[in-house]
Amino acid sequence: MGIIERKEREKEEMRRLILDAALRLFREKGLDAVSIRNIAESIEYSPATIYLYYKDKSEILSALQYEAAAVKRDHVMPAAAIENPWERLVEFGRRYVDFGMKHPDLYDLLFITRAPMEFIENQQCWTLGMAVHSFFTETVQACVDQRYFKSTDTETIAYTLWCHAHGLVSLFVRERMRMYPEEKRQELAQKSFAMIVKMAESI
Amino acid sequence: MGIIERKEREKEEMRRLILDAALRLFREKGLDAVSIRNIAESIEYSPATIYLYYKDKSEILSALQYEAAAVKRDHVMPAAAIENPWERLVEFGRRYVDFGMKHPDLYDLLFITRAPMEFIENQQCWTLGMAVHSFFTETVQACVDQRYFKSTDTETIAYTLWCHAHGLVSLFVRERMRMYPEEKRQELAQKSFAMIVKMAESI
Amino acid sequence: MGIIERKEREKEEMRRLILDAALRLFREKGLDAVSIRNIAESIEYSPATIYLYYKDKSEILSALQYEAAAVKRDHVMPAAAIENPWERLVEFGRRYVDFGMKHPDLYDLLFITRAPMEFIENQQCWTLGMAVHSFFTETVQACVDQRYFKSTDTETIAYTLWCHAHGLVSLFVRERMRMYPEEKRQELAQKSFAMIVKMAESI
Amino acid sequence: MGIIERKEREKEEMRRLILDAALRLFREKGLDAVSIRNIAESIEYSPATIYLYYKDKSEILSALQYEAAAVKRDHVMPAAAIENPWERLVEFGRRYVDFGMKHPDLYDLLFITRAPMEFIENQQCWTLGMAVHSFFTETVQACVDQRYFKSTDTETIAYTLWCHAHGLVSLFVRERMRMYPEEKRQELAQKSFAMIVKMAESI
DNA sequence: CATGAATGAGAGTTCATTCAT
DNA sequence: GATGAATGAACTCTCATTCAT
Repeated sequence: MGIIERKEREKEEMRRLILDAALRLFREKGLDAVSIRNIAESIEYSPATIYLYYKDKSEILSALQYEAAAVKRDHVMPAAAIENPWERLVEFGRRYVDFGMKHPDLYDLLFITRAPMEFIENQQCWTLGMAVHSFFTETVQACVDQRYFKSTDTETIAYTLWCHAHGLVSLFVRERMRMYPEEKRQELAQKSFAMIVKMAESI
Repeated sequence: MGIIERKEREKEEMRRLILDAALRLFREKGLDAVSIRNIAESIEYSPATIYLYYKDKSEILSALQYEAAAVKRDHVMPAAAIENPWERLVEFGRRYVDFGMKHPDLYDLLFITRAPMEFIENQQCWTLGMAVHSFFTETVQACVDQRYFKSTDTETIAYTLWCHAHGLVSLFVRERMRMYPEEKRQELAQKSFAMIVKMAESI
Repeated sequence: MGIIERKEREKEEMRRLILDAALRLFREKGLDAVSIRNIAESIEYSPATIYLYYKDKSEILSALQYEAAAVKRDHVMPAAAIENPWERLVEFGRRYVDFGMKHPDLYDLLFITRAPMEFIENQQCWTLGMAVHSFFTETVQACVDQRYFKSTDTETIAYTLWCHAHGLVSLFVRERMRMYPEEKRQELAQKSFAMIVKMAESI
Repeated sequence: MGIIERKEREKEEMRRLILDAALRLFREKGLDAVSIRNIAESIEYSPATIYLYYKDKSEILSALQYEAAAVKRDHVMPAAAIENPWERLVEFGRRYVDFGMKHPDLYDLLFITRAPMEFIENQQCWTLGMAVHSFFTETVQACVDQRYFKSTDTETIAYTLWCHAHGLVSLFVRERMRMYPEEKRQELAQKSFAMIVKMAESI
């Protein structure tokens, strides 16, 4: 069984290798550059080898999405350590936006890329994403419970805040801020974040 | 002379036919499916024929974007008729969101699709889009002038509102609302719109 | 019949128009650029119109070749005015080379371009070319008759001189003189012409 | 190890197969007929397969040219064994012409075909060609040194002889000898070669 | 007389994928 | 376990040519 385990481990390592290559390609040259050939070439294996570890291209993309979801979770979840729900919420938001700014490619993959049907099938990824999302809504709920908002419509509050954050990041990621000079974009995003926080206090 | 006009009209109709086919393909199968061949096949012409009406593929994409921008303008600009700036702003927002909900494909093309270089070149489209955007910011400015907000940071206010609206629509368009049951999504969007309006009053 | 004549003349003018356009394209951008479409575009007629005046593309190329042959004849034949056969021969050679240098494109068409079978059919062109060629061989014959050469093998003498001249021009036309600096090529050609003349005196 | 060698050999064979097909197409139907698709069809492989052995079309053309240059060198260089420079020069010329007559397609590729940019880039081919050319000019120089000519203008002498040989071959290759009956052409070429040799003695 | 409209054929190239070894 | 070899299908684009009007 030692042998089986070793094999298992080696298999896992190879999957990692492939995934890292895919991720690198995706980051550096965009989704279109993530081709089996390119991956194979960049890890110096033959294209056929890839198929020993992943059924097809879409399975790789799924894995990539899972990867992105994990990175996002790690980036965002430290907020959970904060006890005060309002501060926790604000920190969560800040971290969410920060993740999007720092990893526009991963954010894209998670929240913008038109998923080629795998998203639904990709149970793992979905579960992971939902966990974070639940944490978010529960934090809002906690704020509601502790009367940080006048409104008690937790769902709508959470959704509204998400809309803003997502809009903020995705205008950035998909380069729809060209009417603002490059150097002002970051600043504007920060100001807007501050503003939505302010606004939230009066929901 | 009648003949020339007829020819002209027929040419225009053919361009429409091509554009509609392209749009349909984009809507149904995404940008990658918008190939000259697919378009040709779907309108039952030969690929070469397409080139009689559009110089190359990017010209089609440009036309598509311009189309989208025009439809959006027509959808949104009736708000301009309203005199009171605050009401005008709200109506504008409502129409913006409504446009996105009714024409997710066009919205996608304008604000989400990673533009393959055409967007910048496509001066017309950019100009058109900027005109609408200016109307939006000027309306915000009018609200600021008339003390509808405590804040006087017009730019940030406008941007924040846009973020929310864009987030709202694009989560919808790119199907990131699967955690909410289908039939609730529209309602949630409406509630959120109402909420941001409320929140805006206390900026 | 005045009408018929006019029609005839107009037809001829149109053929000229087409031919000139073809020639211009050929000169400026090479044989590959001589496409029916390009010709049509450059004279602002439709491609279909071309076919009213020329059966197909190869007929145009034939006409072009005839054209080239005529220009060549006009360039070269003034030598005929010289009475002394040896001087006439030298002048003919000089003019032949000069034609090639001044009209590399036409020379190419006449003596290098792989004729797509039309050359043989193109009786006119052939006849014209033969007339000039005959003038050349007759001049050599005259030199032989008047003992300008020791050898009496007129055919070989003529052919040998032609080989040199053709080699000279065609190395130039097809850019096989890259081992010589650009500015020296013309000079080298002239020196070589002088040398062959010298050499010819001792045939 | 044997396996690697075998693979290597098979790969080389395939490259040969492709090259031969390309050459055949070039010979039989001209440069324009040398398309990836034609090559593929003629060796009964799919077009995509070609790309496993050659990066792109221009690489094939380069290989073709290099091939031609190598064959030419092998055909011509045995002359180097002759010690007496004049005899060496004559033998070189004879072999040059002989190469052109026996391999009109290769000669065409090297000295007539309008090189589509590859020639310059194709350093190897250029180097190889230059080596042979240098051998030629050095032989002429040796003749000059040993007073085989009255003239001491090595460059012009070499160039003049080349012009004749090139003219001789290329009139033949591009079929501009139609005014001479087929069966006389070879003979005429030989006579002309003999004549230029004679003439050279009196340069 | 002229042409607008159309097309089949063909160009170079890339991709995901399969399969025998 | 790994891969070399191969391919069918797809891509954008250009061309000579035809034909009804």
